[in-house]
Amino acid sequence: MEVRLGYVAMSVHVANASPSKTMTAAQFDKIGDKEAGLHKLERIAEENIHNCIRLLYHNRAYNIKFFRLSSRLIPLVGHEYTHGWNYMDELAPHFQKLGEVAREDGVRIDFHPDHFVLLNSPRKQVFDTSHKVLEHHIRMLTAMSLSPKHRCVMHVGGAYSDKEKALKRFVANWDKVSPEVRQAIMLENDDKVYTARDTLMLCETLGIPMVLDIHHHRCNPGQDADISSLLPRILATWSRSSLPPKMHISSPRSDKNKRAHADYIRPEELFPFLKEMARMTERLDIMVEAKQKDDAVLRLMDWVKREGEVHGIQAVNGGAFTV
DNA sequence: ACAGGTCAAGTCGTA
DNA sequence: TACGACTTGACCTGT
Repeated sequence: MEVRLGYVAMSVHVANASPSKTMTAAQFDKIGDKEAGLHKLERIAEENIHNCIRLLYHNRAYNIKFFRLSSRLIPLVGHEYTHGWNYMDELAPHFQKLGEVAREDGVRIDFHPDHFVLLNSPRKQVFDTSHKVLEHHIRMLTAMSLSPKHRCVMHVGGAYSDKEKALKRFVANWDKVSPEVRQAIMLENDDKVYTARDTLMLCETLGIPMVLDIHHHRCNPGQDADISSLLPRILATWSRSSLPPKMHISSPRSDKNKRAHADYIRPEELFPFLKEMARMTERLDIMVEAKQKDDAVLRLMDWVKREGEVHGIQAVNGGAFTV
C-alpha cells in the first residue's frame, strides 16, 4: 500500500509564511472607501496564496504529497461588506500558479471548510451561506485548474436536539445542493455527534466518500468500539473516486482535554491501522492533524525510517512510504 | 516587545 | 431568552 502523509495549511518551519492573514471587518469599515478596501484585501489574499506556493516548495524538499489549503485564503469573502466583489479578476493568475506547482509535484490538495458550514441546519439562511462558502471553494479549485471532485471535507453538522431528524434533513437538503458542490464534498465523522457509523450510512446513501478520523472515532465511537468491521465499507465509499481513500489522524492533547489535538502524533495511533488497511487498499492518504503541523509529519517520517521495518514498512521516501 | 483581549462563524449548554 | 463556551489563527490594544 502506498501511503502519503499530509499536514494542515501552515508550517512551523517556514518563517513568515501564513496562508491566512486577514483583515477585520472593523478595519475594512475604517478605510471608508470600498474599492480601496477591496484592493487591500486582494493584496492580503495574494500574499496568502504566495505563501501557499512557498509551502509547496517546502513540501517538495521532503516529498510531502498531500496538503490541506487554508479556507481563509481570501479575507472577508462572503462578508456583507464585500458584496459583489469579483476577487478572481485579480487573483486568478495567482491561483493558477499555485495549481501549477501542485500539479508539477503531484500533490493532492484539499480543503476543510470551517465548522460553521452546515448543510443540515434547519435555518435556510445558514444553509444558503454554507452553500455559498462551498461554491467559493470550488471557484478557488477551478482557478487552480484542479478538479473540484472530492476536495472539500466537512462534517455532517449539528444535532439540533434530534439527531435522527437532523440526519434526515441532511438527506433532504442534499437535493438542494448543486451538482458541482455535491461532487466536491467528502464527509468526516466528528468527535461529539455523528459517529463513524452515522457518517458511513449517510455516505452510502448519498454516494459521498467518507473520511475516517481516527481521533474523532476514539472520542465518539458509538456502538463500534472496534472500527475494523466498518473499514471495508468506508473504503468502498471511495470506489468511484479518482483519488485514494483519505484518513485523518491525531492524538489527544491530554487526559483532561482528550478532544483537542496534541502537538505530535504517537506512532502507535497509526501503525495498527496501516497493516489492516494495507490488506484492503492499494493507496491511502493520511492527513496529520497535529498542532506542530509539518514538524509532526517530519517526526513521524523519522519514526517510520527508524522503526518502520519492524512494522512491515518499506521504501520510505520522505512523506511517502510503502506498507 | 509582549500579554491578554477580540474577531469571525453557528451550535449548544446553562442560567 | 440570553449569554458564554467552544474552536482557530491572526489582529488589536494596552502596557
